[in-house]
Amino acid sequence: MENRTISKAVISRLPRYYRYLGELLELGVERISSNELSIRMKVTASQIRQDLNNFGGFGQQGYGYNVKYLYTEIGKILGLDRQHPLIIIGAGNLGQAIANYANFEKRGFIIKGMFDINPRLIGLVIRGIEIRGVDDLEQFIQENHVQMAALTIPKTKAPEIAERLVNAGIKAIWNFAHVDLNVPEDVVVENVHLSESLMKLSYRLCSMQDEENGKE
Amino acid sequence: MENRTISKAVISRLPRYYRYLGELLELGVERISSNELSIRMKVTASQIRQDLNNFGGFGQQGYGYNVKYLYTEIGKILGLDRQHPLIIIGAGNLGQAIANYANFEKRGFIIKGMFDINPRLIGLVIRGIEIRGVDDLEQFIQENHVQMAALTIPKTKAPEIAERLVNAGIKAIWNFAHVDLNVPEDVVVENVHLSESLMKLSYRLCSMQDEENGKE
DNA sequence: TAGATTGTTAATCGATTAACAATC
DNA sequence: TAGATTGTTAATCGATTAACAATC
Repeated sequence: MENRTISKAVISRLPRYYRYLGELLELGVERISSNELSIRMKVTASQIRQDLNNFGGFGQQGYGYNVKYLYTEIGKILGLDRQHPLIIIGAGNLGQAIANYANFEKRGFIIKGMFDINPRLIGLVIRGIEIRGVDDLEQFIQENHVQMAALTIPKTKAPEIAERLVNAGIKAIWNFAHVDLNVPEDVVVENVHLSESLMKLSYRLCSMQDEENGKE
Repeated sequence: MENRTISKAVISRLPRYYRYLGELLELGVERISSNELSIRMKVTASQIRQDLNNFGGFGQQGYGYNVKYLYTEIGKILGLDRQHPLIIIGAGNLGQAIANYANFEKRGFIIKGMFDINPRLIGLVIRGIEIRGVDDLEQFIQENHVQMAALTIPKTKAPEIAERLVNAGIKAIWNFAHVDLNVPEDVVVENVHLSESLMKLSYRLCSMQDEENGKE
């Protein structure tokens, strides 16, 4: 029971490894060395080997890594071999975008339900999923053993809904609201703050241009 | 012209400072110390002072930081005092979600046009913005002096469209496609890989639960 | 066996935190 | 002036890269 925690930096690189290995698999590539992969991914081979060895020795000296095996193993590490019943709170464009993205289902993220407060949306059906009112939230979560929720509602409502989700047993929140949620320590939150992402882009654009103009 | 580059870690924290300062401003708070802010934001006061001093001395000993002044200055650093004409390629749910998010306009990101290949979408009007066919892309970019583009199209089409954008003069791409784009070094790309974000959430949920069950 | 490439240790680099003199 | 708090230097911590022995 050695509680070796993996650093956040490593974890955030795993999905990208997974994506590249998936592409190699589709191309029919059987094996790959850390060096080849490092060239494709524009990272160092050292980092790849170091990252993977946090989880075990997936490679073989003189051979490299078996693409299919490594792909599967990283999938397991990421929990993609399990099923994750998911609900979406907020059935606006963003919520619908998520509901319509079929690849999530392929990875085990099964959208069980959608919720909204807007009466005009309630009752609509998106990809076979009926939009419900938020009154039914707690009951639905318990009946369907849902642990994951995507929060695609305005920031004003988000903290209140998040608390209800947590009380109803949700253990993972995918938060798109522009606010930091306070949750108990056994609940995980992954933020997607789009406006912050856009501001970063803006910063980089501006500093690139300032540089070209010889400023600073 | 001392080419002091600011680290990515610092830049990625700036929008969050900006958000908190905006909230304080709305609450009518006039000044704040790095210590108070550090408690609210759950970071160290040292980090706040260190981060801000990359850009200049915005505070005053014995007083702290003037909220309004600091908010404005960080806004300038992020380029939010300028106007950024923006186009959206891909008028599906995700593209529409971005188009409908009014706050972007407040921050200087002006949506000039939307584009799609789907003939059923072309001609539709979203928040006063007409959806155009991608044939008009190059001409539109040049006529409207657009430098920024959000790419909300499937990964298969993304590299090709990205190349067209770059050739037409786009300097910043907000990429939602699940693919890494290759662009010249004077073009900046900010990725929003939603599936990778969801996988990170899944990893953290699983490792939290494994921990509780006494595994590893 | 010889060559290739991993797993892993050691060295380097960068980022965060602590401490405190400067100063409002 | 005394107290508060910054700006900034120094110390620590962690992450990345380099190097190489182990081994397929």
